[in-house]
Amino acid sequence: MTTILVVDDEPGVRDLLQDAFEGAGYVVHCAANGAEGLDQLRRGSADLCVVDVNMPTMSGYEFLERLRAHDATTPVLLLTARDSSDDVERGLRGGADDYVKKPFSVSELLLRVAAILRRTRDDATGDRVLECGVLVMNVDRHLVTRGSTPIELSATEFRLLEVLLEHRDRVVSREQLLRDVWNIDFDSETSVLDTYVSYLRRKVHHGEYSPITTVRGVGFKVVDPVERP
Amino acid sequence: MTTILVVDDEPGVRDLLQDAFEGAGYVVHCAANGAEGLDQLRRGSADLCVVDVNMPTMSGYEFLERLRAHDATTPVLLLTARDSSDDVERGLRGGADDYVKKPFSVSELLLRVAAILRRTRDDATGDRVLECGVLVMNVDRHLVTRGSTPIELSATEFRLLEVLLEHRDRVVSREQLLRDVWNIDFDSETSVLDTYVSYLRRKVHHGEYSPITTVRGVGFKVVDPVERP
DNA sequence: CGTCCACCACGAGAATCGTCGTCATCGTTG
DNA sequence: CAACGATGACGACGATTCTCGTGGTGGACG
Repeated sequence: MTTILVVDDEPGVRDLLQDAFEGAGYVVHCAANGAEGLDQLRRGSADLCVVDVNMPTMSGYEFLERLRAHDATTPVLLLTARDSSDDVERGLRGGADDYVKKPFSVSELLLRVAAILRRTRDDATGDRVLECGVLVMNVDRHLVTRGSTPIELSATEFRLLEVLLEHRDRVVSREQLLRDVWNIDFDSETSVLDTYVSYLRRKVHHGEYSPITTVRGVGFKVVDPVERP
Repeated sequence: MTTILVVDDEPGVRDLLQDAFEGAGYVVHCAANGAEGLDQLRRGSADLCVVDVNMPTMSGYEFLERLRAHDATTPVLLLTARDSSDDVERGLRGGADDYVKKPFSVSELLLRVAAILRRTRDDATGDRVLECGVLVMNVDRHLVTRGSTPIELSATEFRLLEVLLEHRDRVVSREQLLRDVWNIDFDSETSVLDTYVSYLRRKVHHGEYSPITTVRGVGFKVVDPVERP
């Protein structure tokens, strides 16, 4: 279970963030100031810290400095003031992983949090990686795995999966897939797309995991069945 | 910097709201009555107004009327009494964007404020999203939900709903719908539009929520019904 | 009242999709 | 060289869903 530590002196913001993160399935711990936050981290680690920059007794920077003194890896997302590019620069230089400027939308924050968590699992090598739940595609290495199972794909199958995963959760029209994978720009009656979607499904789908979804009359999309909103 | 104007005669509520909004990173201006609120808006616009309905010298409705006389776009969230469906109806008809019933929780208010502000901006994910009350259409993901209930639509139903939602609260003529959804540019006697409106109503309408409205002799529109389900 | 317009049940035909069998081409191996 | 396996793509076929025209009915309106 992914744990998020929220460090902010404003109770309203803390409550707002706690509601939002718990709604998204994370375990949330709150701290009203930096010292309390560091204390909680000593008692038990977090997968991500969301930290307000502007706090009265210990600023977000100071928190970050002290954390980085003995922990180089726990990701930190800073909440900064709107017109503070100085804040941003200082924070990123100090080892923050991302920032969101106030006022923020909850959905943006959740997406950035999810992106950070995903990135910290894959960023070690710098490879281009596309994912959908347990399906992982390392584009640079031309490797596809579902969980720990490697999946062998032909070149065309690989290209098709890549386009679908680049648009993960979104519908890709038949026209776009024919254009991007087969370089077919004209109205075509070909059934090759259906054939290759069928090949991909045969190799990728397994048990309950069936992410390649048809939108009838429109196109196809990949969606993690577990995460479906 | 997002600015919120709070208009309420009670100092305690004003202070509470000011604290909460400032805690969430907004700039807050307060007015003790409608006249002062309008005066402040003349001096400098706000991104959102939070207005109490029950004020002694100028009610929230009157404030809204006067605002709407020269400003059709600034979002207004009304604070209403608990058992006042008349308040709600009158307010929404007068051009309010949302309402919260007293007593309210701060976190709910912040979420509604964030939702209104998000609606008036580009969505953080870049997804194209259209809404009408509890009906949400993510065009990129080809997802439609009413509250938390997913609604399955065929390709043609989806296109029809999309056109209607693009013109939310406004009448779309039959001619335009036939053109935009079915690519019919000529005078046609077809009844396919009526058939599809019927399909959409069957899937979208639920209990009191029936947003798809006929304008006899003209066309159709989607409007958030007054009563929330 | 009559007329017009909207609504919707129903059914037929068309469209769409998924899979399979097949063939052509290419690269590798013995 | 021939044989073999992998790959790419076409088209047939069956299952399912969608689309839309028809016709009956009810409501709105003058």
